[in-house]
Amino acid sequence: MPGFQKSDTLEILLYAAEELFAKQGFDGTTLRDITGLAGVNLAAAHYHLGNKEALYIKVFTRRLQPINESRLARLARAEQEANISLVGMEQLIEIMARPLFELAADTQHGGQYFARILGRCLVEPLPFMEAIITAELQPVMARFGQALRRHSPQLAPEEYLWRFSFVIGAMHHSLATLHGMKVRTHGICRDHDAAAALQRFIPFAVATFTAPVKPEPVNNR
Amino acid sequence: MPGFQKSDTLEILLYAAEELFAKQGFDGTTLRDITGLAGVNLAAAHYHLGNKEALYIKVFTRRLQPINESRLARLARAEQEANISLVGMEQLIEIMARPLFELAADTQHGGQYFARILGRCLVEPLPFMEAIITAELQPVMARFGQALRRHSPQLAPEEYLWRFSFVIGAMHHSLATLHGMKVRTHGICRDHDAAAALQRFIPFAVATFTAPVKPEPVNNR
DNA sequence: AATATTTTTAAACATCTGTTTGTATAGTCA
DNA sequence: TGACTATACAAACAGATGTTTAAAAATATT
Repeated sequence: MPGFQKSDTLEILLYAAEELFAKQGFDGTTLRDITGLAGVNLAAAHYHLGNKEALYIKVFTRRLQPINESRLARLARAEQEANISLVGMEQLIEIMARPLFELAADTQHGGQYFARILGRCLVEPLPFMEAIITAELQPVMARFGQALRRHSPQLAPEEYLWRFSFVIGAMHHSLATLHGMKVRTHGICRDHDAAAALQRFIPFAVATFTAPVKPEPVNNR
Repeated sequence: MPGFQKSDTLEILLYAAEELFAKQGFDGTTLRDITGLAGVNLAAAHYHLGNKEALYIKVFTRRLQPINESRLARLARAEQEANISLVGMEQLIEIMARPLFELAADTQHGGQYFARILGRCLVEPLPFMEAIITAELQPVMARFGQALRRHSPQLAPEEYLWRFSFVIGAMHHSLATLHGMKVRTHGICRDHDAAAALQRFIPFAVATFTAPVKPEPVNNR
């Protein structure tokens, strides 16, 4: 956790909540867990945030909003630079994925935990988070979905959406389990290695969208 | 829920628990939720299962064990039939994936809920489930990982493992969110359509493993 | 039919949960 | 300095939670 100068209870609280929500989930984490880890009084959570759900939402949007702003800004700039031609597929995927992979690899400032929270949010539907997801995440994903679509006009809509679903699933699953990569691969792949993960993910995503519709028989050796 | 003949409290309990654990998670579901939905007495859960964790484990293994037995049996038979040559890549992926996709599409007997529980288990690490995952799931996945590896000797170990991770992530993420596919795609992709999902997933997985290591520049239209 | 065993039930238990309250403390500005 | 505001704190509250207990009911066995 980074060093705080004054008595910034709110910040300490958000970092502690982020870590525990990532590790234990919303329902598996109590406010006493959080305030205990943060070393602040139990009532501080309610004083600064109002209630537990508001704390979770704050933890979530605090990370996601800057990421999405950065993504949309970079996308807009890339489209401007590309003028009338299309922004390259690698670049689109890189713009979409890099901020998340870098955050997931950040073990110094707690960013790693947000990637896990995001992964949870997409699989476990917390009722009070639906509106947040719809408002904060879906428009950005739809934006990239449209941009990528222009590179794959040969794919039928259903085919394209399945592939998009696979790519997004692979990304979020990898992000959410990045911290266990080393153990899972017996030391071959490193934990929290954004550069390596991204270097593998971008060609993977490109290959997914550019694969032929009816693949020719696979080379069996 | 299927019809039960006698007073089979245990079965009713397992179906109710499966549905609620899938929708709300382990910590988000109370025993009173479960016994209430099942229409049985609260103490019945403890009488038949012992405690809440044992109930969750039972819900989990009840579905996973038959699936894994079927997978391993089909794999062994395919390898026998292939004799000294390799079992085809499509076939390997099909054997690994089909039982899960078919369960995820089963809206009649609650199978759809297990796919969501499995997706949760891979993202949110319930402490008491680690041993179960290690014992029940990892050996089977390692088995398929090895079999697929023989088709991709050109890939460096790290490269192969990243691709395997993407494929598994795409599969489990899609399985866990299959029930929302129709809404997410504005009606273009159907919910609970195992055949369609599998038909897209198998070529996707094959393309992932067969993509060149250094992809040539993408066709920008 | 009588006994033994299994299953169901209502009630209670101890603990934990999010939240609220009232008050003390620290900081700010006139 | 003195009044005012923002923050921190300990304590308590009401309700929920997993679990246990003991007795009733149902089922099986002799």
